[in-house]
Amino acid sequence: MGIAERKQEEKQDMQKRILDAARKIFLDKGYEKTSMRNIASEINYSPGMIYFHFKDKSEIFHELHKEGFRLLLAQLKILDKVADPFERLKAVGRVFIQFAQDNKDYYNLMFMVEEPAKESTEGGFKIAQEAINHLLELVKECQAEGRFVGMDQEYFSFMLLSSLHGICALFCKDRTASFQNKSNEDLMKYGYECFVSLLEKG
Amino acid sequence: MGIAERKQEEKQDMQKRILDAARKIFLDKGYEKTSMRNIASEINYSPGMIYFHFKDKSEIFHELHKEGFRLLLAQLKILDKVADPFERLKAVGRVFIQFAQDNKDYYNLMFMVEEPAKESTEGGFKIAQEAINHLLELVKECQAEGRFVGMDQEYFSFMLLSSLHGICALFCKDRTASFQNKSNEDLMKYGYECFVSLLEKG
DNA sequence: TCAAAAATTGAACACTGTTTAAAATTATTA
DNA sequence: TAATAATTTTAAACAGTGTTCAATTTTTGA
Repeated sequence: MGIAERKQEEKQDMQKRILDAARKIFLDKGYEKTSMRNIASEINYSPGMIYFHFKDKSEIFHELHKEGFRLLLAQLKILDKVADPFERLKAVGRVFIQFAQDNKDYYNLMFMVEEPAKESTEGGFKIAQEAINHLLELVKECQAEGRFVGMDQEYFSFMLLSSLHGICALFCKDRTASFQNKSNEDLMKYGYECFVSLLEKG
Repeated sequence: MGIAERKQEEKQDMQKRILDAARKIFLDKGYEKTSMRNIASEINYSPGMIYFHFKDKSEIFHELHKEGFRLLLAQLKILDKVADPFERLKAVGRVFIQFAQDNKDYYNLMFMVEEPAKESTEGGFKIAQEAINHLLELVKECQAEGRFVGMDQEYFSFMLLSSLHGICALFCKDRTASFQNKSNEDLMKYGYECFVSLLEKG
Protein backbone atom coordinates (compact mmCIF):
# COMPACT_ATOMS: atom_id res chain seq x y z
CA MET A 1 0.00 0.00 0.00
CA GLY A 2 2.65 2.53 -1.02
CA ILE A 3 0.10 5.01 -2.28
CA ALA A 4 -1.95 5.13 0.89
CA GLU A 5 1.30 5.59 2.72
CA ARG A 6 2.33 8.52 0.60
CA LYS A 7 -1.19 9.94 0.92
CA GLN A 8 -0.87 9.90 4.66
CA GLU A 9 2.51 11.54 4.47
CA GLU A 10 1.08 14.26 2.28
CA LYS A 11 -1.68 14.79 4.77
CA GLN A 12 0.80 15.11 7.62
CA ASP A 13 2.83 17.45 5.47
CA MET A 14 -0.17 19.68 4.93
CA GLN A 15 -0.93 19.68 8.66
CA LYS A 16 2.66 20.64 9.34
CA ARG A 17 2.47 23.50 6.86
CA ILE A 18 -0.70 24.77 8.52
CA LEU A 19 0.85 24.50 11.97
CA ASP A 20 3.98 26.29 10.80
CA ALA A 21 1.93 29.16 9.45
CA ALA A 22 -0.29 29.18 12.53
CA ARG A 23 2.69 29.18 14.89
CA LYS A 24 4.29 32.05 13.07
CA ILE A 25 1.20 34.24 13.25
CA PHE A 26 -0.06 33.05 16.65
CA LEU A 27 3.29 33.80 18.25
CA ASP A 28 3.47 37.15 16.52
CA LYS A 29 -0.05 38.46 16.97
CA GLY A 30 -1.46 36.28 19.74
CA TYR A 31 -4.37 33.87 19.71
CA GLU A 32 -7.29 36.27 19.43
CA LYS A 33 -5.83 38.46 16.75
CA THR A 34 -4.91 35.60 14.46
CA SER A 35 -7.64 34.65 12.03
CA MET A 36 -8.12 31.47 10.07
CA ARG A 37 -7.95 33.60 6.93
CA ASN A 38 -4.54 34.90 8.05
CA ILE A 39 -3.25 31.36 8.44
CA ALA A 40 -4.72 30.22 5.13
CA SER A 41 -3.37 33.11 3.12
CA GLU A 42 0.07 32.64 4.69
CA ILE A 43 0.29 29.32 2.84
CA ASN A 44 -1.78 30.49 -0.13
CA TYR A 45 -4.82 28.33 0.44
CA SER A 46 -8.47 29.11 0.96
CA PRO A 47 -9.77 29.46 4.53
CA GLY A 48 -12.15 26.53 4.26
CA MET A 49 -9.32 24.16 3.41
CA ILE A 50 -7.96 24.30 6.95
CA TYR A 51 -11.18 22.77 8.21
CA PHE A 52 -10.43 19.68 6.21
CA HIS A 53 -7.24 19.16 8.22
CA PHE A 54 -8.23 20.57 11.61
CA LYS A 55 -11.53 20.53 13.40
CA ASP A 56 -11.38 24.22 14.31
CA LYS A 57 -9.17 27.02 15.55
CA SER A 58 -8.97 25.55 19.03
CA GLU A 59 -7.53 22.29 17.71
CA ILE A 60 -4.68 24.23 16.17
CA PHE A 61 -4.26 26.02 19.49
CA HIS A 62 -4.03 22.72 21.35
CA GLU A 63 -1.40 21.44 18.97
CA LEU A 64 0.81 24.46 19.65
CA HIS A 65 -0.02 24.20 23.35
CA LYS A 66 1.47 20.72 23.41
CA GLU A 67 4.44 21.96 21.41
CA GLY A 68 5.14 24.57 24.08
CA PHE A 69 5.11 22.00 26.84
CA ARG A 70 7.46 19.74 24.94
CA LEU A 71 9.83 22.69 24.60
CA LEU A 72 9.65 23.54 28.29
CA LEU A 73 10.08 19.94 29.36
CA ALA A 74 13.14 19.64 27.13
CA GLN A 75 14.66 22.61 28.95
CA LEU A 76 13.84 21.13 32.32
CA LYS A 77 15.20 17.71 31.43
CA ILE A 78 18.68 19.21 31.25
CA LEU A 79 18.45 19.72 35.01
CA ASP A 80 18.16 15.98 35.62
CA LYS A 81 21.91 15.90 36.00
CA VAL A 82 21.75 18.19 39.05
CA ALA A 83 22.10 15.68 41.86
CA ASP A 84 20.94 17.68 44.87
CA PRO A 85 17.13 17.93 44.73
CA PHE A 86 16.93 21.35 46.37
CA GLU A 87 19.51 22.77 43.99
CA ARG A 88 17.50 21.21 41.17
CA LEU A 89 14.29 22.76 42.48
CA LYS A 90 15.85 26.20 42.55
CA ALA A 91 17.20 25.72 39.04
CA VAL A 92 13.77 24.58 37.81
CA GLY A 93 12.43 27.96 38.79
CA ARG A 94 15.16 29.81 37.01
CA VAL A 95 14.68 27.74 33.85
CA PHE A 96 10.93 28.23 34.03
CA ILE A 97 11.28 31.99 34.25
CA GLN A 98 13.87 32.00 31.50
CA PHE A 99 11.51 30.00 29.32
CA ALA A 100 8.73 32.54 29.87
CA GLN A 101 11.07 35.39 28.97
CA ASP A 102 12.35 33.66 25.85
CA ASN A 103 8.99 32.31 24.74
CA LYS A 104 6.46 34.87 25.86
CA ASP A 105 3.96 33.77 23.26
CA TYR A 106 4.26 30.06 23.93
CA TYR A 107 3.88 30.90 27.60
CA ASN A 108 0.70 32.78 26.85
CA LEU A 109 -0.64 29.85 24.88
CA MET A 110 0.32 27.39 27.62
CA PHE A 111 -0.81 29.19 30.75
CA MET A 112 -2.76 32.31 29.97
CA VAL A 113 -5.13 31.86 27.06
CA GLU A 114 -8.59 30.82 28.11
CA GLU A 115 -8.66 27.42 26.52
CA PRO A 116 -11.84 26.30 24.79
CA ALA A 117 -12.30 23.75 27.57
CA LYS A 118 -11.88 20.61 25.52
CA GLU A 119 -10.14 17.34 26.02
CA SER A 120 -8.66 18.90 29.12
CA THR A 121 -9.95 16.00 31.13
CA GLU A 122 -9.69 13.32 28.47
CA GLY A 123 -6.46 12.74 26.58
CA GLY A 124 -5.07 16.08 25.50
CA PHE A 125 -3.41 17.49 28.56
CA LYS A 126 -1.34 14.53 29.58
CA ILE A 127 1.81 16.52 29.02
CA ALA A 128 0.80 19.29 31.43
CA GLN A 129 -0.03 16.63 34.00
CA GLU A 130 3.39 15.10 33.41
CA ALA A 131 5.06 18.40 34.24
CA ILE A 132 3.11 18.71 37.48
CA ASN A 133 3.99 15.17 38.50
CA HIS A 134 7.61 15.99 37.90
CA LEU A 135 7.31 18.89 40.33
CA LEU A 136 5.50 16.78 42.95
CA GLU A 137 8.27 14.22 42.73
CA LEU A 138 10.91 16.89 43.16
CA VAL A 139 9.23 18.28 46.27
CA LYS A 140 9.05 14.76 47.66
CA GLU A 141 12.79 14.34 47.12
CA CYS A 142 13.48 17.61 48.91
CA GLN A 143 11.36 16.50 51.81
CA ALA A 144 13.31 13.24 51.97
CA GLU A 145 16.34 15.42 52.58
CA GLY A 146 14.68 17.22 55.44
CA ARG A 147 13.40 20.26 53.56
CA PHE A 148 9.89 21.70 53.83
CA VAL A 149 9.01 19.43 56.73
CA GLY A 150 5.37 19.12 57.62
CA MET A 151 4.20 20.70 54.38
CA ASP A 152 1.53 19.03 52.32
CA GLN A 153 3.15 17.99 49.06
CA GLU A 154 0.37 19.09 46.75
CA TYR A 155 -0.35 22.41 48.41
CA PHE A 156 3.32 23.19 48.57
CA SER A 157 3.84 22.28 44.92
CA PHE A 158 0.85 24.36 43.95
CA MET A 159 2.33 27.26 45.86
CA LEU A 160 5.68 26.85 44.10
CA LEU A 161 4.04 26.77 40.70
CA SER A 162 1.83 29.72 41.59
CA SER A 163 4.76 31.87 42.61
CA LEU A 164 6.62 31.09 39.42
CA HIS A 165 3.55 31.60 37.32
CA GLY A 166 2.75 34.86 39.06
CA ILE A 167 6.13 36.27 38.17
CA CYS A 168 5.79 35.18 34.56
CA ALA A 169 2.15 36.20 34.23
CA LEU A 170 2.78 39.75 35.37
CA PHE A 171 5.67 39.87 32.94
CA CYS A 172 3.68 38.46 30.02
CA LYS A 173 0.78 40.85 30.46
CA ASP A 174 3.03 43.82 31.14
CA ARG A 175 1.58 44.41 34.58
CA THR A 176 4.94 45.43 36.01
CA ALA A 177 4.62 49.12 35.20
CA SER A 178 3.99 50.00 38.83
CA PHE A 179 7.55 49.07 39.76
CA GLN A 180 9.11 51.83 37.78
CA ASN A 181 12.69 51.76 38.91
CA LYS A 182 13.39 48.21 37.85
CA SER A 183 13.44 46.54 34.48
CA ASN A 184 11.20 43.59 33.72
CA GLU A 185 14.14 41.23 33.59
CA ASP A 186 15.54 42.37 36.92
CA LEU A 187 12.16 42.18 38.59
CA MET A 188 11.78 38.57 37.50
CA LYS A 189 15.33 37.56 38.29
CA TYR A 190 15.73 39.19 41.68
CA GLY A 191 12.07 38.74 42.57
CA TYR A 192 12.62 35.03 42.17
CA GLU A 193 15.82 35.20 44.21
CA CYS A 194 13.80 36.73 47.04
CA PHE A 195 11.54 33.74 46.85
CA VAL A 196 14.50 31.39 46.82
CA SER A 197 15.91 32.92 49.96
CA LEU A 198 12.56 32.27 51.61
CA LEU A 199 12.71 28.65 50.45
CA GLU A 200 16.18 28.31 51.89
CA LYS A 201 14.90 29.11 55.34
CA GLY A 202 12.03 26.62 55.01
CA MET B 1 -26.58 77.81 33.98
CA GLY B 2 -28.94 75.28 35.52
CA ILE B 3 -29.64 73.66 32.19
CA ALA B 4 -26.03 72.95 31.34
CA GLU B 5 -25.79 71.46 34.79
CA ARG B 6 -28.73 69.17 34.22
CA LYS B 7 -27.36 68.32 30.79
CA GLN B 8 -24.16 67.17 32.35
CA GLU B 9 -26.04 65.14 34.90
CA GLU B 10 -28.01 63.48 32.14
CA LYS B 11 -24.81 62.69 30.34
CA GLN B 12 -23.33 61.13 33.46
CA ASP B 13 -26.57 59.24 33.92
CA MET B 14 -26.32 57.80 30.42
CA GLN B 15 -22.70 56.83 31.01
CA LYS B 16 -23.74 55.12 34.20
CA ARG B 17 -26.48 53.20 32.41
CA ILE B 18 -24.00 52.06 29.78
CA LEU B 19 -21.48 51.04 32.43
CA ASP B 20 -24.16 49.16 34.37
CA ALA B 21 -25.13 47.22 31.27
CA ALA B 22 -21.49 46.67 30.33
CA ARG B 23 -20.58 45.49 33.82
CA LYS B 24 -23.45 43.05 33.86
CA ILE B 25 -22.48 41.45 30.55
CA PHE B 26 -18.70 41.79 30.92
CA LEU B 27 -18.78 40.06 34.27
CA ASP B 28 -21.08 37.38 32.95
CA LYS B 29 -19.53 36.60 29.57
CA GLY B 30 -16.06 38.10 29.86
CA TYR B 31 -14.42 40.86 27.87
CA GLU B 32 -13.98 39.20 24.52
CA LYS B 33 -17.41 37.66 24.28
CA THR B 34 -19.24 40.86 25.10
CA SER B 35 -20.13 42.93 22.07
CA MET B 36 -21.04 46.58 21.82
CA ARG B 37 -24.33 45.46 20.31
CA ASN B 38 -24.98 43.35 23.41
CA ILE B 39 -24.42 46.32 25.67
CA ALA B 40 -26.54 48.63 23.52
CA SER B 41 -29.49 46.28 23.28
CA GLU B 42 -29.36 45.65 27.03
CA ILE B 43 -30.42 49.28 27.50
CA ASN B 44 -32.49 49.44 24.30
CA TYR B 45 -30.29 51.80 22.35
CA SER B 46 -28.55 51.55 19.03
CA PRO B 47 -24.91 50.38 18.93
CA GLY B 48 -23.63 53.63 17.50
CA MET B 49 -24.99 55.63 20.42
CA ILE B 50 -22.40 54.20 22.82
CA TYR B 51 -19.68 55.84 20.77
CA PHE B 52 -21.13 59.20 21.62
CA HIS B 53 -20.48 58.55 25.30
CA PHE B 54 -17.36 56.41 25.18
CA LYS B 55 -14.44 56.46 22.80
CA ASP B 56 -14.44 52.72 22.26
CA LYS B 57 -14.78 49.33 23.94
CA SER B 58 -11.46 49.68 25.71
CA GLU B 59 -12.55 52.89 27.42
CA ILE B 60 -15.46 51.03 28.95
CA PHE B 61 -13.02 48.34 29.99
CA HIS B 62 -10.79 50.87 31.74
CA GLU B 63 -13.73 52.29 33.62
CA LEU B 64 -14.62 48.89 35.03
CA HIS B 65 -10.93 48.23 35.64
CA LYS B 66 -10.80 51.22 37.96
CA GLU B 67 -14.05 50.12 39.59
CA GLY B 68 -12.47 46.77 40.44
CA PHE B 69 -9.48 48.41 42.06
CA ARG B 70 -11.71 50.66 44.13
CA LEU B 71 -13.55 47.55 45.32
CA LEU B 72 -10.35 45.73 46.22
CA LEU B 73 -8.86 48.75 47.97
CA ALA B 74 -12.03 49.10 50.01
CA GLN B 75 -11.61 45.51 51.20
CA LEU B 76 -7.98 46.10 52.04
CA LYS B 77 -8.68 49.32 53.90
CA ILE B 78 -10.54 47.33 56.53
CA LEU B 79 -7.20 45.81 57.51
CA ASP B 80 -5.81 49.21 58.52
CA LYS B 81 -6.98 48.48 62.02
CA VAL B 82 -4.62 45.50 62.30
CA ALA B 83 -1.79 47.00 64.30
CA ASP B 84 0.99 44.48 63.72
CA PRO B 85 2.38 44.98 60.20
CA PHE B 86 3.28 41.33 59.62
CA GLU B 87 -0.17 40.21 60.72
CA ARG B 88 -1.58 42.83 58.39
CA LEU B 89 0.59 41.61 55.53
CA LYS B 90 -0.62 38.06 55.97
CA ALA B 91 -4.21 39.27 56.09
CA VAL B 92 -3.72 41.31 52.94
CA GLY B 93 -2.92 38.09 51.12
CA ARG B 94 -5.99 36.35 52.43
CA VAL B 95 -8.21 39.28 51.49
CA PHE B 96 -6.63 39.45 48.06
CA ILE B 97 -7.31 35.79 47.40
CA GLN B 98 -10.81 36.09 48.76
CA PHE B 99 -11.42 39.02 46.45
CA ALA B 100 -10.29 36.98 43.45
CA GLN B 101 -12.59 34.12 44.44
CA ASP B 102 -15.57 36.40 45.00
CA ASN B 103 -14.93 38.61 41.98
CA LYS B 104 -13.39 36.33 39.39
CA ASP B 105 -14.51 38.56 36.55
CA TYR B 106 -13.33 41.80 38.08
CA TYR B 107 -10.05 40.03 38.79
CA ASN B 108 -9.79 39.06 35.15
CA LEU B 109 -10.45 42.61 34.07
CA MET B 110 -7.93 43.96 36.56
CA PHE B 111 -5.01 41.60 36.12
CA MET B 112 -5.51 39.22 33.24
CA VAL B 113 -7.07 40.89 30.23
CA GLU B 114 -4.52 42.21 27.81
CA GLU B 115 -5.27 45.87 28.12
CA PRO B 116 -5.27 47.97 24.99
CA ALA B 117 -2.14 49.72 26.27
CA LYS B 118 -3.57 53.16 26.76
CA GLU B 119 -3.19 55.81 29.40
CA SER B 120 -1.34 53.19 31.42
CA THR B 121 1.56 55.55 31.76
CA GLU B 122 -0.39 58.80 31.79
CA GLY B 123 -3.26 59.32 34.21
CA GLY B 124 -5.43 56.25 34.13
CA PHE B 125 -3.70 53.73 36.32
CA LYS B 126 -3.05 55.85 39.34
CA ILE B 127 -5.22 53.57 41.40
CA ALA B 128 -3.17 50.48 40.58
CA GLN B 129 -0.05 52.41 41.47
CA GLU B 130 -1.68 53.37 44.74
CA ALA B 131 -2.23 49.72 45.61
CA ILE B 132 1.41 48.89 44.92
CA ASN B 133 2.62 51.78 47.04
CA HIS B 134 0.46 50.49 49.85
CA LEU B 135 2.22 47.15 49.60
CA LEU B 136 5.67 48.72 49.48
CA GLU B 137 4.86 50.68 52.61
CA LEU B 138 3.68 47.56 54.37
CA VAL B 139 6.87 45.70 53.55
CA LYS B 140 8.85 48.64 54.86
CA GLU B 141 6.94 48.50 58.13
CA CYS B 142 7.64 44.79 58.45
CA GLN B 143 11.32 45.42 57.88
CA ALA B 144 11.28 48.08 60.59
CA GLU B 145 10.19 45.31 62.93
CA GLY B 146 13.09 43.12 61.89
CA ARG B 147 11.34 41.01 59.26
CA PHE B 148 12.74 40.23 55.78
CA VAL B 149 16.08 41.72 56.65
CA GLY B 150 18.43 42.45 53.80
CA MET B 151 15.70 42.10 51.18
CA ASP B 152 15.25 44.75 48.53
CA GLN B 153 11.88 46.32 49.14
CA GLU B 154 10.73 46.46 45.57
CA TYR B 155 11.89 43.01 44.56
CA PHE B 156 10.39 41.53 47.68
CA SER B 157 7.09 43.32 47.13
CA PHE B 158 7.04 42.19 43.55
CA MET B 159 7.60 38.64 44.71
CA LEU B 160 4.76 38.91 47.21
CA LEU B 161 2.39 40.24 44.60
CA SER B 162 3.52 37.61 42.11
CA SER B 163 2.85 34.77 44.49
CA LEU B 164 -0.61 36.05 45.28
CA HIS B 165 -1.34 36.71 41.64
CA GLY B 166 -0.07 33.31 40.60
CA ILE B 167 -2.49 31.60 42.94
CA CYS B 168 -5.40 33.71 41.70
CA ALA B 169 -4.41 33.50 38.04
CA LEU B 170 -4.31 29.71 38.01
CA PHE B 171 -7.69 29.75 39.72
CA CYS B 172 -9.23 32.27 37.32
CA LYS B 173 -8.10 30.42 34.22
CA ASP B 174 -8.96 27.02 35.63
CA ARG B 175 -5.41 25.79 35.35
CA THR B 176 -5.67 23.77 38.57
CA ALA B 177 -6.96 20.59 36.96
CA SER B 178 -3.62 18.87 37.40
CA PHE B 179 -4.03 18.86 41.18
CA GLN B 180 -6.94 16.50 41.10
CA ASN B 181 -7.38 15.58 44.73
CA LYS B 182 -7.93 19.10 45.96
CA SER B 183 -10.66 21.61 45.34
CA ASN B 184 -9.90 25.03 43.89
CA GLU B 185 -10.77 26.74 47.14
CA ASP B 186 -8.57 24.46 49.22
CA LEU B 187 -5.66 24.82 46.82
CA MET B 188 -5.81 28.59 47.11
CA LYS B 189 -6.34 28.65 50.85
CA TYR B 190 -3.78 26.08 51.92
CA GLY B 191 -1.43 26.95 49.08
CA TYR B 192 -1.31 30.45 50.48
CA GLU B 193 -0.81 29.12 54.00
CA CYS B 194 2.25 27.26 52.73
CA PHE B 195 3.56 30.56 51.47
CA VAL B 196 2.77 32.23 54.80
CA SER B 197 4.74 29.63 56.71
CA LEU B 198 7.70 30.41 54.46
CA LEU B 199 7.27 34.10 55.22
CA GLU B 200 7.22 33.39 58.91
CA LYS B 201 10.67 31.89 58.72
CA GLY B 202 12.02 34.92 56.77
C1' DT C 1 -41.29 80.09 16.26
C1' DC C 2 -36.92 78.97 14.24
C1' DA C 3 -32.20 78.12 13.60
C1' DA C 4 -28.40 75.93 16.01
C1' DA C 5 -26.67 72.31 18.89
C1' DA C 6 -26.82 67.80 20.86
C1' DA C 7 -28.20 63.11 20.85
C1' DT C 8 -29.53 59.03 18.48
C1' DT C 9 -30.20 56.03 14.64
C1' DG C 10 -29.37 52.59 11.16
C1' DA C 11 -26.89 51.39 7.39
C1' DA C 12 -22.46 50.48 5.84
C1' DC C 13 -17.41 48.80 6.08
C1' DA C 14 -14.11 45.53 6.83
C1' DC C 15 -13.37 42.14 9.62
C1' DT C 16 -14.24 37.32 12.34
C1' DG C 17 -15.05 31.59 12.71
C1' DT C 18 -17.42 28.23 10.42
C1' DT C 19 -20.36 25.55 7.02
C1' DT C 20 -21.35 23.71 2.59
C1' DA C 21 -22.40 22.90 -2.22
C1' DA C 22 -19.81 22.82 -6.07
C1' DA C 23 -15.56 22.22 -8.57
C1' DA C 24 -11.07 20.40 -9.28
C1' DT C 25 -7.86 16.93 -8.53
C1' DT C 26 -6.33 12.28 -7.75
C1' DA C 27 -7.04 7.16 -7.36
C1' DT C 28 -9.29 2.91 -8.53
C1' DT C 29 -11.48 -0.26 -11.33
C1' DA C 30 -13.66 -2.20 -15.66
C1' DT D 1 -7.33 3.84 -21.56
C1' DA D 2 -12.00 5.51 -20.09
C1' DA D 3 -15.23 5.92 -16.59
C1' DT D 4 -16.25 6.01 -12.01
C1' DA D 5 -15.33 6.82 -7.29
C1' DA D 6 -12.88 9.12 -3.56
C1' DT D 7 -10.32 12.84 -1.90
C1' DT D 8 -9.01 17.55 -1.64
C1' DT D 9 -9.77 22.46 -2.42
C1' DT D 10 -12.47 26.46 -3.40
C1' DA D 11 -15.70 30.25 -3.22
C1' DA D 12 -19.69 31.87 -1.51
C1' DA D 13 -22.63 32.37 2.20
C1' DC D 14 -24.12 32.93 7.30
C1' DA D 15 -24.18 35.17 11.44
C1' DG D 16 -21.43 37.55 14.16
C1' DT D 17 -17.73 41.45 15.52
C1' DG D 18 -15.90 46.86 16.46
C1' DT D 19 -16.37 51.07 14.47
C1' DT D 20 -17.74 55.10 11.44
C1' DC D 21 -20.82 58.38 9.57
C1' DA D 22 -24.49 60.69 7.04
C1' DA D 23 -29.05 61.38 8.09
C1' DT D 24 -32.56 62.12 11.41
C1' DT D 25 -34.72 63.16 15.59
C1' DT D 26 -34.74 65.65 19.90
C1' DT D 27 -33.53 69.39 22.74
C1' DT D 28 -31.86 74.09 23.46
C1' DG D 29 -31.31 79.27 23.21
C1' DA D 30 -32.72 83.51 21.09
